[in-house]
Order: sequence, then structure tokens, then C-alpha cells
Amino acid sequence: MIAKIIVDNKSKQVDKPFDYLVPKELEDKIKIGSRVLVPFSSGNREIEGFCVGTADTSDSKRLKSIIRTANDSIGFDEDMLELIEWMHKKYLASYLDIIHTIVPSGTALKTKEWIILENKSEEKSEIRRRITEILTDNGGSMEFKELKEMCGVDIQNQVRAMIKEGTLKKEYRQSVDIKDKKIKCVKLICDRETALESAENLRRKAPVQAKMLEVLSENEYVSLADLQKFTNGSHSTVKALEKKNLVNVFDMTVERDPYWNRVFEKTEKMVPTPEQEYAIDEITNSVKSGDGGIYLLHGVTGSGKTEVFMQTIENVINMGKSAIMLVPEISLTPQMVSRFMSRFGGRVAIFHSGLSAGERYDQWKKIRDGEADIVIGARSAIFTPLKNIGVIIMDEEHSDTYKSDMSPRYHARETAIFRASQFGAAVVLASATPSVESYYKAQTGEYKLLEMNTRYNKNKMPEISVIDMRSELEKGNKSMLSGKLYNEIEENLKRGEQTILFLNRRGFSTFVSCRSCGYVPHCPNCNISLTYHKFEDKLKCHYCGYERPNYKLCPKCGSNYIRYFGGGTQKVEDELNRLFPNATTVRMDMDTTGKKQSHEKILQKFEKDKIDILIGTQMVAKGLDFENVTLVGVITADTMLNINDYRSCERTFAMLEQVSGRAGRGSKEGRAVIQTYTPEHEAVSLVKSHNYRTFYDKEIAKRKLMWYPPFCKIVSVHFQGNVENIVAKTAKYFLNTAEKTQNISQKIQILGPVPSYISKIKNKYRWQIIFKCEDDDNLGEILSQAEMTCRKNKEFSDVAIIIDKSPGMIN
DNA sequence: AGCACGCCGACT
DNA sequence: GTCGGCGTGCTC
Repeated sequence: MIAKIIVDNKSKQVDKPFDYLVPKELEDKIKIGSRVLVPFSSGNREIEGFCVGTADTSDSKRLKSIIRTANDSIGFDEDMLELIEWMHKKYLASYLDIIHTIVPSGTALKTKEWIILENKSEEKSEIRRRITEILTDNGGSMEFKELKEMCGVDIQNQVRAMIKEGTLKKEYRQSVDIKDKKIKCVKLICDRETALESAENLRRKAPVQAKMLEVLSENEYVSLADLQKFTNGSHSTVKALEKKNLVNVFDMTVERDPYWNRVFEKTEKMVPTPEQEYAIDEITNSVKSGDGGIYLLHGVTGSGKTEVFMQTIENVINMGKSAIMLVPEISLTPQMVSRFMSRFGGRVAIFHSGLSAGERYDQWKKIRDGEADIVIGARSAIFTPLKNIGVIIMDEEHSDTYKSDMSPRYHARETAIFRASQFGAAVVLASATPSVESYYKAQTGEYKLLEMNTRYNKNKMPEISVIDMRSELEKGNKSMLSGKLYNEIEENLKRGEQTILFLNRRGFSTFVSCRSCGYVPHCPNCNISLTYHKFEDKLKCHYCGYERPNYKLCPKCGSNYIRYFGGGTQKVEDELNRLFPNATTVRMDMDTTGKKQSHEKILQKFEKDKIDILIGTQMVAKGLDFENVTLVGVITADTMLNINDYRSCERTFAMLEQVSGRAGRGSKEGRAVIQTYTPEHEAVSLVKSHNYRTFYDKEIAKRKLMWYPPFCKIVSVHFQGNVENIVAKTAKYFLNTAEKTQNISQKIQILGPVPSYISKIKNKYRWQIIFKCEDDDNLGEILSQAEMTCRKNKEFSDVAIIIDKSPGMIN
């Protein structure tokens, strides 16, 4: 018996099945999806592989044998193999990348090379003597990497020679590295009084140490990371305290609890409205018949889509089938998770990238073993080994988080439709603002359209005011808040109702500039200006994370006239605290939600402590549902419009509709104030009447005229490398090669090659070519071949070529 | 990706 | 002569 094996080696050239002999005793164990250990390449290195097929004969002459199975319970099934083949073709991704996204990471076998001292002999050279010496000191055997490090030089050749002579022996040892999750914690090992006394004594000489002692005396233990953050200290500060025998650093095992220790009360289902009932029935019937219907559920914000999902899923479960519920980013939708948990309890598994390897593994096993029949999660949940799928629901189907920006560059919507087709399952794409592409498919009959036009409790849609910020400026109002928004906030404070302010930019100022010479500080690694963060008084790069202290004087001309342009969330918070000193505010953006669960904590705080104003970026736009929020303010609606992508209008409209939908979800009516510099723009003006349909009609006409999706397909190719002109040269060579291809019989439009919008990130220069075409599968093959041709050219070896068949953002 | 093989210059 | 550095090509 022959097994076809994809070996775990990240190289395009070996990303194909290799034939191996299956030993007799393994024959009934090895099937599709099995994980095995195989000898590979000249040194017969032992590496892991995945079986993607079996055969009786092979064309290769010199076959090697599979050594053994490895962690065999965590592989994949035949239906997953179909998915792998489909993605390999569709997204031009390597088998290995795809396999790695569908089997839980961390369960992989890690092979390590060990060197064992067999017998001591008189060594002639210095370096050989050292090798034997180090090995002897370490008990006669060591990991090769470690040995190499201790020697400090490349010992490859010597070791090889010594193995030949029989002095040393090489051995492969495997390990799996899912372990208990542990974090470093710090606690006092003296009594509280001693700690505070020491803190007093250290106050002048070592203020950070003193601060740490104070923090520790108030807590039983504190995680090392938190302690350093609170006190602005470093590991060495903790070490100093350890030396003084005041504190102790220890490992604490933390539980893998993806449900964040919450208790869920069981809730009863609501009585559906006629619109909801119709949708539930339609989908349920489709699941029952197994006809694989694809539905576009277009429901206005607050129309009760979640209840439709839950009742549909309940019906599906009652049929003995399972369901996948996809949400844009699970950490942003804790409310959705808790509603599902409370309704369905332990039958729910959750799956998203925020889980630790261990948590992920536990959830994965739960799904595979059939202990869960509902999976709720972000885009990667589409790959969980759920059986007998009845329905796949995708909430906020227009969201760009469904597109993977790493290989495999899949779109979860397309993948969901493929997965569903394997099971004859129904697909439900839901949104208040569907993507233009999906709505078009609903118009042409490819998807079935379900509409829900009224809000669940017959609430009115929030009343929207669009404020022209140009006239505010003319009136002499230079602040970030228009008169209208100011008044509305004041009104809300008086009434004791809550407000959400939205601004798509974090930090304090978008860029900093010297008033006398015009100098603008840029990131040294990226071609982008630095953002000022006031509370830390730092300049930060939002692309690579670079940061430096703020300039007191202009580094170029020495002037102290430094001006801060544009506003971010920090500036809004600053201004609010000044204008409404008695109001409580909380900010939610990448800077405040760095840690796991902090999203949720901020939201809980907002709800429980009745914080007056929540200020946030993107992340406040999605799925939040608070009774007492009656006012939503959008500080600048234009930021997204100015991005040069054909979807910028669509995104702006969706974002504004989404954000304003956060207001008035309870019994009180909601208002939204949208500030803009382009009030005449339809993406802005049509939100006022919540008229998706009119917006769609205008947008689709534009797309048709300009030949953009859904009327064409787009494929982007990116080039990244260390030397700018080589990157450019590669791009040109690539295009040349692709254009020489004979079998292009379709209409193609090419934009580029040009430098990317941000032409350098993390010291890598970036170029791009955008292809518009009729058939992206055909074009993809051509481009993939052009890539291979470029790969063969040594000059371009430094340049990464990335082909993306449904690019998230093109600019 | 890693590893062997092979070619070439430098050093005991 | 031999050691070690790097370019090239293959991996069932």
C-alpha cells in the first residue's frame, strides 16, 4: 500500500503529495487525514506529514516507508480533504497552509535533532575537542541547536564528520507542545507591613520598586505583565525585589475557559413577528429538504435577526443536524455569544483566533467528538470538523473581517457556501447593509432574498442629523464637536441617558508637524507619518508598532512651534473631559483593548457603571445592544470615503448605518448625529432615510459603468522586498511574463505596476498590480504560473509575491 | 526549508 | 593536500 503524504515543510517546491510505503502493521491505521512521521530528504530527517490519499502503486522508484503514525486522533476527514483541494485551487494556497488552518495548531509534532556522544576519541582540532567537552558536560547528549549555540560557530561540518567516524550519533526526538497555560505571577513573600515599610524606604532611590510593593500589598498576587504595566516597571525591577527577598515570581496555571468564567441564565425564546416567522420557516424548510438554498437576510438594525438565527438553529438541532454561526469578530460580539450560551448551553462550542492554542484544541475536540452541535465563531470556525451541517449563518455578511489576509487568503462567505454544498445545508447571509455583491446575487436570483423592515419592538429607526462641518468652521467652531452634537450630548447627560461616539482613528493626532519648517515625523520603518498619543506623550506608528518619545523641539529646525493635526479617539476624550467635566467617559480602541477580554470588561463597565459616554473606533460599531443608549455621534464620517477603494462608499454607508443603529434599541427613541465635510455624498445623505435600496441602486449603476465587482472579478498581486528597485523590477517582470501567456481569451484590465498606497511597511518596499477580469480562476492560473517563472529567477529571490483572488482592500 | 554535493580559495 | 565557505539542486 502506498500513501500520498503532504510533508510539513514550508516550501512551495515540496508542497505536493509524496508517495510512501505503508508498513503492513500500519495499513489499517493509515487513511485520508492521518498524521504520520516520515523520513524526508537526503538526511532522512524525520518530519510530520498528512495523508491525502492512498494507492496500490507508485511511479517513484525509490520509496521510503512511513515510520509511524503521529497524534493520529487529530487529523481530518474526507469531506475536509475536498475542502482542502477546493481551497488549493481557488485561493492558490499551499496544501500545508490550508492544512495548518484546519487542524488545531500546537498539536503538530516538533522534531528536534539530538546529538549523542558515542565514544570518546582523541580529537585533533580545537573545535572538535570543544564539542566533545560540551557534550560530556551535559550528560553525553544535547539538542543540536543548543550545542551549536554553545559553540558559537557553525559546527555543521564537524558534527557530520564525527558522525561518519562514529564518535557521535544523531537522533530525532519528537514532542507535542500543547501544555497547561501558565502565566508568570508575582506575590509578596514578606508580610504587608514589611512591604509597606520597604516601600517607604525605597521611595526616593527606587520609586518603581516602591510602587510595585504597594500594588502587591493590595493584592494576593498580580501577573508579572500587569505589574509592569501598572508601575511602568520592567522585569529587572521585579528581579531587584526578588533579590531583596520581598517578592516571589511563580508560574500559575490558568484554566482554559473560552467562556470567560461567565454564568449564563437560560432565556426563553421570544414570540416572532410575522417577518421573523416567515424567515424562520423559509430557512427551516430549506434545511429540511436539503436543497442547499442560499438566503440573503436583509433586516434593518434592531429587526431581531439574532432571534431568527436562534430559532432557526433550534429547528435545525431538532432535526438532528448541526449549525455554524459566523460572526465578524467574536471578541466584539460578547452579547451574541451570551445569548447563544444562555439559550443552548453546553451544546455550543466557540471558536476564534483569540483562543489560546489549548482552548482552541479543547473546543476543536468537543466539535469533532460530536459533543457540540452549534459552533459560534469568527471566520476560522468554518473549518471546524462539524458533521451533518444543516445550516451556516453568517451575521454581518458585508464585514471585511470575513476575508483572511494571510495564506490561505480565503473569503469565509465563499468557503461557507462550499462547506454547505457538501452537506446540502442552507446558507444564511444576514446584514442590515448587505455587500453590494451579495445583494446583486439576490437580485439575479442566485440568492433568495428575505427582508425584515421593521424593528422588533416597533421602535422607530433613530432620527439622523447630518452636520456640515465646513459651515461649523465658518462659524468659528474649531473643535471636534459641532454645536448640534454638543447640545445633544448635554441633553443626554441631563436625562441620564448614554451616548456612543464613533471615530475611526485611534491616538490623539493623526500627524504632527513643525509650524516653522513643515517637518512631519515619519516612521523609520514604514512610509507613514507617526501618530501622537497624548497620554503616553509618544509618537507611534500604527503599522509596525514603532514608538518614540514625543519631540519637544522640531528635530530639523529646533523650533518649538509643533502643531497637532487631525483628531483621534484620545483627542475626543480629552475634549469631552474639558467640555463636560462632570461626565464619565470610557475609551475603546486598540490601545485600551490590548489584553484579552478587555473589550468585554469595557463594555460591562459601560453598562453597569452607567458611564455617560463611550468613545471608540470600528469596534463600537458592531453588534452592541444597550437599552440606555439613545445618542450616537459620528465625529467624522469622511475618513473611510477618502480611501481609494471601489468599496469605500459601500463601507461608509454600512458603517454609518451600523453605528447609528446602536441608538434607541430599548424603549426610548434614538438619535444619531453624523458630522461630515461632504454632506452631499450619497453614502452619507442616504443614511438619513435609512434607505439601503436607493443606495444600492446608485452604487450598482456606478459599478456597472466603471466595470467593478460584481460585474468583474479582481485579483491583486503584491510584491514585497528589501530593495525598492528590485521589487519594482520583479513586478514589471511578472506582468511581462503574464502578458506573454497565449491562452488569455477574456477581457482583462490591468492597473499597475505601481508602488502600494503605503509604499513601505516594516522596512519592506511594496508594489502592486491590480487585475480586473471576467474569470478570476483562469487568470489566477496564469498569474500563478507567472509567479513560478519569477521564482526561477535568482535575482527576484528576495521578493515575496502574493496573489489574492478576493482582495480585502485595493488601493 | 534543510541538506548534500561540488567547486574554489586559504592555510598548515 | 585539507578545511571551510557558498552556490545549486533535490526531496517520494
